[in-house]
Amino acid sequence: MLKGEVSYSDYISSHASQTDWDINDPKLPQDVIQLDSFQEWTDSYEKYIYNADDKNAQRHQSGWAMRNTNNHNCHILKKSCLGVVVCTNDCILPDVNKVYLRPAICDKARQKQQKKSCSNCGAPLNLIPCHGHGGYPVTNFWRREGKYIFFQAKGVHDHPRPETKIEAEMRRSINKKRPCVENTCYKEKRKREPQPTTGILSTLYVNGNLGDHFVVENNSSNPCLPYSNGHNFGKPTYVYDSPDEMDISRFYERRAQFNGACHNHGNFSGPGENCNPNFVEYGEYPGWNKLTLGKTSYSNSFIGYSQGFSDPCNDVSRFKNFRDPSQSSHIAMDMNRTVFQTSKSNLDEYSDHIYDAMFLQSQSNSYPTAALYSV
DNA sequence: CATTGCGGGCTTA
DNA sequence: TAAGCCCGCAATG
Ligand SMILES: [Zn+2]
Ligand SMILES: [Zn+2]
Repeated sequence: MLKGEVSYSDYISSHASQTDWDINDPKLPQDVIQLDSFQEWTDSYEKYIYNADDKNAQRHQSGWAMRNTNNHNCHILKKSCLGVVVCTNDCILPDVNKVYLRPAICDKARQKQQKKSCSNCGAPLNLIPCHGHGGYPVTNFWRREGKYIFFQAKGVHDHPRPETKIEAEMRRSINKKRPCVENTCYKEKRKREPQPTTGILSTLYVNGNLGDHFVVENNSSNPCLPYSNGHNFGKPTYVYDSPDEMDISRFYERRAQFNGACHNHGNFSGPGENCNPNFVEYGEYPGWNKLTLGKTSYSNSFIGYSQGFSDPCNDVSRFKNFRDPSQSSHIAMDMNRTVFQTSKSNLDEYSDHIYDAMFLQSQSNSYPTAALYSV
């Protein structure tokens, strides 16, 4: 290709920006011809240049749980990876995935988090630290210079991906809604909520590009809801001696994705070469995503979700957990408009999160669908 | 309540 | 000097 000539692939590539710079350079390029779309799951030693008005870049976001670290440089923000929280029992969620919680960013909150037990099997949780950078955690560097935000990562994560921030927020939100997670409250709880089938099951199908509206359907009678039985799913050995939520089944669908196999995948937009993301700018479908919120008898509340974009390397896994979409209405949305409607009040809290997610993605035109949820 | 960024201060190489 | 990390603070949500 001739110099100056820009191919179509340059426009859709997420790797088109120049990389002849270092985050520590006194001067960074200000004549960038091709910006990158926001990369949620950066890995290895990557460099990206974002538009300064990209919300995710502004917030220095990452799918990885990155915490701020003091590098005594007010021009360059440095963050280091906290790893991922797993179940010491290595239990399997009903969706065949494992528990990969997002480590709390705040030190205090993280310590608290580690004292909790697995909500799926009751076993203790364990924080797997990141050693991706010479034995030390992977580090991300952010620097705003003019109209660009420069990103540079050092290291390759040696652990599975944690939940995304959105996922973790939603999980917390749900936990909050049900204060009686202690076993001491369990009995009491059953008394208080004896009405079976108050089942409020709502399924959100988030579609990347089919339409312009968001629909939340209540189908409390749907027999196919995956986790409506709460704790009746697969694990015969219920050691709910301790804590939390034996009556609360929240599942965080995670695929066991290690990055080694597929670098630079799971980007928001990323028409990457090898690992094609879920949402390319094609008319068809990327992957609708669904969010199921439920509440059944005995106060089983659950939510399942996943990131449709999180594992482009394993497309099958993306769909295998989904119910037949035909059983529910679709939520279609557009990058610019989101009509959100829900008829159940208890969806509001989730709606907020979802909406936020949508907002974020629509703000930064770089990726069609930032937050995807499914069960 | 948690996240995010800031910055002092400590330690090691 | 650079890097890693601990800590508390403040703003934000
Ligand atoms: Zn477990
Ligand atoms: Zn890591």
